[in-house]
Amino acid sequence: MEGWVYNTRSSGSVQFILLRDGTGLVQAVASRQSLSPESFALAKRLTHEASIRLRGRVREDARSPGGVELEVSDLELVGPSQDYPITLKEHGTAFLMEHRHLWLRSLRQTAILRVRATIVKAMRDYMDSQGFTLVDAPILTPAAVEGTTTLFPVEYFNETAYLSQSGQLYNEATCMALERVYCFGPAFRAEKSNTRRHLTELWMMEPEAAFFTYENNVRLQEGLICSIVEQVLTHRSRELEVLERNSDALRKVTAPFPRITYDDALQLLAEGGLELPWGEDLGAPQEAFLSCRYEKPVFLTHFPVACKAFYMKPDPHRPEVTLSADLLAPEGYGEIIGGSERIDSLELLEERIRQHNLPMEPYRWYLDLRRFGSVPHAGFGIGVERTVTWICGLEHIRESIPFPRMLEKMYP
RNA sequence: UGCCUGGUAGCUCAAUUGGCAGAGCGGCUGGCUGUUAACCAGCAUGUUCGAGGUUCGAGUCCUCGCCAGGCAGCCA
Repeated sequence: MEGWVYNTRSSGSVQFILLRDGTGLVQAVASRQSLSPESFALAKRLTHEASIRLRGRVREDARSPGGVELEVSDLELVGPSQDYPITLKEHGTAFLMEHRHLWLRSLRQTAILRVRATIVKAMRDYMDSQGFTLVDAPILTPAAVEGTTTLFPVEYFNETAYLSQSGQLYNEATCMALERVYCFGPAFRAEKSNTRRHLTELWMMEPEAAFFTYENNVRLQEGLICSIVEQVLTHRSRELEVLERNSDALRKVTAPFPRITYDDALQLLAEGGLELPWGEDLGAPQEAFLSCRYEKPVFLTHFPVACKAFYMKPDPHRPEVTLSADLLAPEGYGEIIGGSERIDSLELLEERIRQHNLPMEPYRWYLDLRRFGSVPHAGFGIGVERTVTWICGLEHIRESIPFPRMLEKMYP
């Protein structure tokens, strides 16, 4: 076996080595009897996170954590490790973040990384199973789509390019080619948000489908979430245990999810003492209130036009609200998905761009999509990190991604 | 960006509220023939975030700054 020393314990002429490798932990036992004097001396000198190669016999032993152990017959030091900074005791967040590159080796962090990988695979598998084609959207984009303050500018030869905030507009183009598409990739937001739910670099999966209505869109979200939760429960129960995640709460996540309209939400909030005037967007306390109210994820639908992006289609029966559906994760985790049916009329889209004081020129290609065989279409974006945070039961989004990028924090 | 809390050994924290800066962990040395974040004995470790001020005396009080954490705002 090859791996790293997670911890050592000794008892005279028996040395216990907790060995960590890419699959987990196992106890190795090095005894004076069965090793050369040099190897035994080495076993006694081993430090936290030294890398070693060892040979031995696997046997059952009830005294070993996990019930199995490796009786070492040969031991070799691959790389030494002096004064490893992270101990098995408590550390503060700032210290751990400063040592994120090493913190990732811990049991808890590796469990999160595995759950994250399973979530990403579940997302892609589900979309593929529903006839969607993965189509990548560009990261470098030409224009400030919705004002420059939330975009990261980058030098692009003699002009300025911006890191993409979302692949959605491009998805609207590709879904007119392949009908059902999704993009999967990073998105960048230069917002000065300093909260436990915001990153400046995040990953999103964004489906977009031609001929999809509001209702199709909601159903797709529901199916996706159920599939993700099911895959994690099936394949990552051990990791959820390491994370001390209450998996009963996850087992309750079954379709259909409750839906509440914006109007109903205001009513519920008022009853809870969190009144909000019609037309105002929900704040963090309001979102948390609604998120805690249900055991399942809950859809918030039909938000006022003023709260939402310019491209969202108004409800034909009530033009002051949109055909939007956002999904709030339960247990206070809040929004993980934002989506809607999109405007398919050229005239209305032009009007909205003007109303939002956006320049028309950068949207020329986007408007073309309404000139050449425009169809009803809908889509959404799901934040990978927010989903991981919820499913793993994390307190802060920073643990949901290997190297989080947050307001003014870029090291390591 | 605002509000709240904090900054003391490598780490996590204490220091009788203004009177000798200390403990656990980690490290090092030694002991222990089955350890379970092992245990036992010993050793080393400080610009108390920075600048200024009050005071006989400041880790402790005051002012400013820096940094961190939490909350909120901002947020397709």
